[in-house]
Amino acid sequence: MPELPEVETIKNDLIPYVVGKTITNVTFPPDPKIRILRRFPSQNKFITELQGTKIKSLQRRAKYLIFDIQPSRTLIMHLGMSGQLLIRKAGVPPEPYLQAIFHLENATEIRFVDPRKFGELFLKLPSSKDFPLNLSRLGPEPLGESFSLIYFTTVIQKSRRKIKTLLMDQKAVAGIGNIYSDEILFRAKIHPERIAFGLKEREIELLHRTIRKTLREAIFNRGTTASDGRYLNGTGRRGKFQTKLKVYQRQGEPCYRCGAIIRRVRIGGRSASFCPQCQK
DNA sequence: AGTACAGCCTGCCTGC
DNA sequence: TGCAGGCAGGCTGTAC
Repeated sequence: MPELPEVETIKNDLIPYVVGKTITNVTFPPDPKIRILRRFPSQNKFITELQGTKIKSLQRRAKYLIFDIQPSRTLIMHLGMSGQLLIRKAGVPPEPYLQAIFHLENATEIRFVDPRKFGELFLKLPSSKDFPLNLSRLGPEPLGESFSLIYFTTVIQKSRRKIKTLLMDQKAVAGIGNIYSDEILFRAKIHPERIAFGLKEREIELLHRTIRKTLREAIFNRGTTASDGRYLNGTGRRGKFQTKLKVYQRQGEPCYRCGAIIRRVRIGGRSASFCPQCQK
């Protein structure tokens, strides 16, 4: 499940291969039910609007990848739960679940692979009205300056939701999903079902610091490839942060810190793993 | 307005 | 053995 650290890693891997390159063509498999484009008028228009354009820059915002295209277009990708972006030379046999290929100059391809089809592609044109994606609604980047302790304290103190749910709310703070919310809360020793506004100031301060520290460490380790093996970075390799996971997918196993059995509950329709002894 | 939740999707695992 | 059912969780839309 690509979250902020995984998308950041993919972005960094892709940049040397794609920035400054011309998109010569875009192709899709002959599947009429392709969903990644369901928000765009037509597949053909998507293709013709990109042919011959150039990728000026590649950025990440939350879990989105944003390709700034010349002339005046923005190509936005979301990998959903199971999406991968792989750099391949033309002629390499297609991967299973290949959903789209962006052909670049020099016989290089960006391949969008996605078994579960939660991934999406967006193309913003100068004429786009009512664009279905509003990135400005996203909350601050947790590693950016706007994610201040004052901001975070304000958000927490006015929310009656469980803290795990709040951490995963992209409007509160952008880029955190199920894996990192579990890991952050364990590291901050906070129970995932605590109501946000009940957190003490020192807990909020610790949580704020732990969010940044955990995400930085995960980026340094090039993301988490969980047991499903689905996340691969832009060069097709696995991440390393899975070896540092303390609670995610460890239910029934002993806590590394205190030996208590890691528990799992459902919070907001999602599984949450935590140590019932360490996390209060 | 803030919050909760169903639904989309499909490979994999469990239990009968 | 085979199959049904549950689970995984990104996000949006809808309802309370």
